[in-house]
Amino acid sequence: MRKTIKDVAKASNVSIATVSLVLHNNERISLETKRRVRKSIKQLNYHPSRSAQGLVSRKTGNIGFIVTEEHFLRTEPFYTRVFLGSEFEARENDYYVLLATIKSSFKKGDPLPRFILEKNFDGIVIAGKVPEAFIESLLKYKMPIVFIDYVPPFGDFPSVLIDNLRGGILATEHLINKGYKNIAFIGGEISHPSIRERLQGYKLALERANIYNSNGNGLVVTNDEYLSRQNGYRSAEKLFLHNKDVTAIFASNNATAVGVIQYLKDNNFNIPNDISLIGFDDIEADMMIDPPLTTIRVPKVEMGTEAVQLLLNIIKTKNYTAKKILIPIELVVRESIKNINY
Amino acid sequence: MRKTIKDVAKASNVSIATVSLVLHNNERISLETKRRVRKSIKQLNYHPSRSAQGLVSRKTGNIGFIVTEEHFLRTEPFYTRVFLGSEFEARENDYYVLLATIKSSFKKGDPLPRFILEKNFDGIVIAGKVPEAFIESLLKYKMPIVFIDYVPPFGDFPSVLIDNLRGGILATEHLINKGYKNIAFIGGEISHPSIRERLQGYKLALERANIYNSNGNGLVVTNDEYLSRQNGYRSAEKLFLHNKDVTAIFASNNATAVGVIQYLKDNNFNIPNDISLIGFDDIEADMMIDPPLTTIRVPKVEMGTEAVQLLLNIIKTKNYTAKKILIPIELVVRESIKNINY
DNA sequence: TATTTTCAGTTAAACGTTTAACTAAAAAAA
DNA sequence: TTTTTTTAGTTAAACGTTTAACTGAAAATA
Repeated sequence: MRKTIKDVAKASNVSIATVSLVLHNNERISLETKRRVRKSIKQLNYHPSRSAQGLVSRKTGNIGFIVTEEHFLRTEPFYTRVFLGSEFEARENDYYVLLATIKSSFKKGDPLPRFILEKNFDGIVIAGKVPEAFIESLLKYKMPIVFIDYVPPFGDFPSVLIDNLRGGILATEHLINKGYKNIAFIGGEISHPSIRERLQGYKLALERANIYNSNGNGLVVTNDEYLSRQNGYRSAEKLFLHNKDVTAIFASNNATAVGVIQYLKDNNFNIPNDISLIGFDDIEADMMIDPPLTTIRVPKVEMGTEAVQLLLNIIKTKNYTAKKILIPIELVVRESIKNINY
Repeated sequence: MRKTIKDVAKASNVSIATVSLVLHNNERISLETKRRVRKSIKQLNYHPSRSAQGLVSRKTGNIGFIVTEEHFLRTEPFYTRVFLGSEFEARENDYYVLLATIKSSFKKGDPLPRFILEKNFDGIVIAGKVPEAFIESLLKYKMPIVFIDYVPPFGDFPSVLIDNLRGGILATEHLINKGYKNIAFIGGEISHPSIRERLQGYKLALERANIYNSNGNGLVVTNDEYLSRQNGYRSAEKLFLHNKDVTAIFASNNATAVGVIQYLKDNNFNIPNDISLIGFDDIEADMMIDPPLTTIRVPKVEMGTEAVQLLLNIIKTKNYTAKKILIPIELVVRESIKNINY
């Protein structure tokens, strides 16, 4: 039979209310009693029933984690890492995470994940781009929502974002410092705000360094048609068609970078001797990537934990202001860039 | 304010017990009343409180899904697909899925996932190989467990498995049918039972076809040292060191196959003109795979749904017999094999 | 000293369901 | 007709917590 608060109360000679108060570390209970009760809790291996707690406190102890099926199944485990961070942080705070995927084709009227319909959650984390129709259906539930790596085009929500602008600057400046001027930008899905911000950073860094070749001469190639790797390959193709003098490339994410590398290899360019390359994301070390890629690291797990912290804070304080957290990125130097100064 | 069973009862002029009985489709309630109550439920958008249900019925409505961190983060979204299937099937049956990852370094005494400690689940699905110490810690909770793609070395549990033997036979026979005799087997982690079974199938098929070169002449290369892709590369290296006359390769999973392809390309073998290749798994169509790989498809999503069905069945019937389900595999013909008959 | 305040708890109601036991009315059997 | 059975519900207890309101004793204040 399951141990209940009554068993603990009996074992420590107090009322069940006292046990409950000890559980919540209420200051009205003396240290001595707390010690005694806690000892019984340990001895009996007692854990409060979520159902009973939920019933009376009107909190479920669940937070929802939502991501599109496509993102969840991506070969680079980006959002899975984010999830891992969230799950960890939730666990630390006695919460469960209910993971639900939605289709990126979600439209108005489509069924929402169960736990939402049943209002069986205290807050939601949404990772990555999701359909607007989904967010709209969600809003009527009036629950705290925190976005990760995405800002919906309407409304104003708390969110955890990558400092993409800073990343774009960092990557580009690194190439400039290594002596490059003819730096190309190859972007994946330019429709994603993150990629746009990285491009912004790229432009800004060039401007700051008084390098004015970034516009109008085809050094910036973006493409929405293909999936990331293929995109990199095709974009590189397009780039070199008209630009024989490119010496360095900033690929706006690493899946794209892999495509670029493939193109360069197929066309007998050596990295970094002929072309230097910097990526963005720091996805799994991949045997296929040769040479090891210099890149901007995005701390994925941390994004997940930050989002949950933010969410739990909103739940606790009921302060719904749309706080935004910019996660700092970091340059990781490997071997895909050659110093050509002097 | 949240809608409760009382609101529904009032709206349909019955007692709350009646509403509850309607909810469970009890035959004691007339069709007429059922209709009326259901209408009110719809109108009020009523959903029963999980907490209240859980409290009285001693069921949580949760099932746990456990996978090692390493498997969860693998670049091939194998177990994530399995999870998707489980989540879908659970949702269909009004269950939530609590996903928890554990370290593959889990040892006795390490903390278990929260929902287990708190007994907040009705059953557990374990996907992929997990540490034995973990299973042992789990056993004292005496909850239904279903394994996917893994059988622990002790005990006897219900499980959903890939028909690896059949798959190994199918793959090898396909190569034989296309005219090959010098067929090599390149296996990933031979320590995994699945790989061993595929190897068994390979040997069996060769025997059946009266091809007796499979033993002792280095056509079977297995290796546990590296990760899958690298493994494929190194194994191919090893294979061709002593076997110049290999004409076809059966790679025991597709990540390994990718490594093999890389080796073949680096050494100017053409696929399928010089070497034919068959894989196993049918992971994500990958632009990097050229030519498109003929392979054995493993229905991953289906494995997830089957496991949940099996689990829910055990929960409902309380029949704990260790039923095992072998998921049929399927040959997917693409372009990595050339017919060399006549 | 008498009164008030603080301390360290306890009592009891409430949360929203399920379900065994009960019941009143209608139908079937005697 | 009376008695029994069936139908279609209702009543009320129970599940395991939280927490506002209460209490009795000890400490502080007047």
